[in-house]
Amino acid sequence: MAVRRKSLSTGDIARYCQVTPATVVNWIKAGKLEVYTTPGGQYRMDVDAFVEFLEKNKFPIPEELQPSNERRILVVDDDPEILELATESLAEHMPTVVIETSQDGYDALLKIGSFKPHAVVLDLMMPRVDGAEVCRRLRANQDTRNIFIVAVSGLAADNELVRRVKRIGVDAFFTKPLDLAEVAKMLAKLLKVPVS
Amino acid sequence: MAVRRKSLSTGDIARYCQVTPATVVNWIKAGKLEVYTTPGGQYRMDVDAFVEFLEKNKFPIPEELQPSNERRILVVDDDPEILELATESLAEHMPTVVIETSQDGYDALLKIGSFKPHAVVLDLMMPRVDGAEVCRRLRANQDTRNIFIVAVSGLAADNELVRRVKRIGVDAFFTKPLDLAEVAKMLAKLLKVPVS
DNA sequence: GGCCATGGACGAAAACCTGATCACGCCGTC
DNA sequence: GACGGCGTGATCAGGTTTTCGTCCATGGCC
Repeated sequence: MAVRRKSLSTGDIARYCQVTPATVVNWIKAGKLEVYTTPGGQYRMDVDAFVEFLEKNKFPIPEELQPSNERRILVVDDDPEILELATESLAEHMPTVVIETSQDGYDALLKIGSFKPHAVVLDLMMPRVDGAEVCRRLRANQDTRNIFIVAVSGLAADNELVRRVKRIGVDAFFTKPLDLAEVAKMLAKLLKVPVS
Repeated sequence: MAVRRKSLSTGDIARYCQVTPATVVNWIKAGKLEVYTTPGGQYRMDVDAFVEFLEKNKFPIPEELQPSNERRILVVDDDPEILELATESLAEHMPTVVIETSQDGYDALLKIGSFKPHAVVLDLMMPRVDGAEVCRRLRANQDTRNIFIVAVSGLAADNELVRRVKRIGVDAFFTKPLDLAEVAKMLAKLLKVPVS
């Protein structure tokens, strides 16, 4: 999974620029890179500053550092095991995507606000929170209405809750047990992200 | 600075510096960080000392630690009339703060995530959402733990819900009908904002 | 009082910094 | 055209810093 990192070490920079770490250190000492140092004396560079540097030098900018290309997915399920499995599987199928998880509805709402995912994989059966209501909310709110919703439920397809959710209009619906490869395929299609 | 917390643990520092907690312990043992210890042997660092340390090492200073004048308040109540009255009154008493409103818990959680208020005025009686649970969440979550919570309820002070909320530890508690001048005064005090 | 997420200690492994040395291309001079 | 100076980047060794994984203690919450 593409990790959301805000600072880079010389090794990271070296890999991105296809040079050796020592060369990066040279650049730093020559004042060509704007870095700070840890108390231990290691260099760290801000990702934004690095991207700026790349642009100035006409370097190709790696996919995962381009903020505009970044795709974020939030996975919500109260079962930590499913959460882990799903995260791993999605990360494997879509290596460039940033994935976050929530174990309950309250946390999910907070994270949707701050993480601003492009897609949410939402287990409708959350303790104390109405999954359908969350869907309705997301669709009603200006800032969240474009988030793709992939609903997940262990209930039969003709259940009342499920029908409510479908009426609200989610982008995809899956029943448990999940076929994670299928979920990943659907997400990739929705987000227009290459599958691997 | 609107930080509730006056001291940081190694984990907090680690997160801010994008480093593992063990590394922070290294710095401490090397005398690079000015810390004190709890009787149990855990390290604590003063926020001000930490900010000073960051500045000295040219570290990027996280937004919530940066001294800034902008203060944001989110007011949550399901009664639109109260919402309007409160907003007007608060705006009048504290002209410099930015005020947002939510009419229900779902929206409130979303807004807390995106608006990142410094303080929340929270009506505990929200339809379909457990006000106490929201408080607990905010306190439990790293990113929201420092938000000041001003709880509001129409219930008597010895009500079960109210007691639960107080046990969680909100920063202030008011009963309806609200004395808005008092609420504003409390918020101003918490946020260290001048009252007018 | 008990539970559980968080924090600390410790050893091993990985990553990193320093400084010195070498290879290569560029440029001006002989 | 040959030569040496210069700048940039690669390579290597040795010591330091950071990370990782594990296990146990602490502290906040019920």
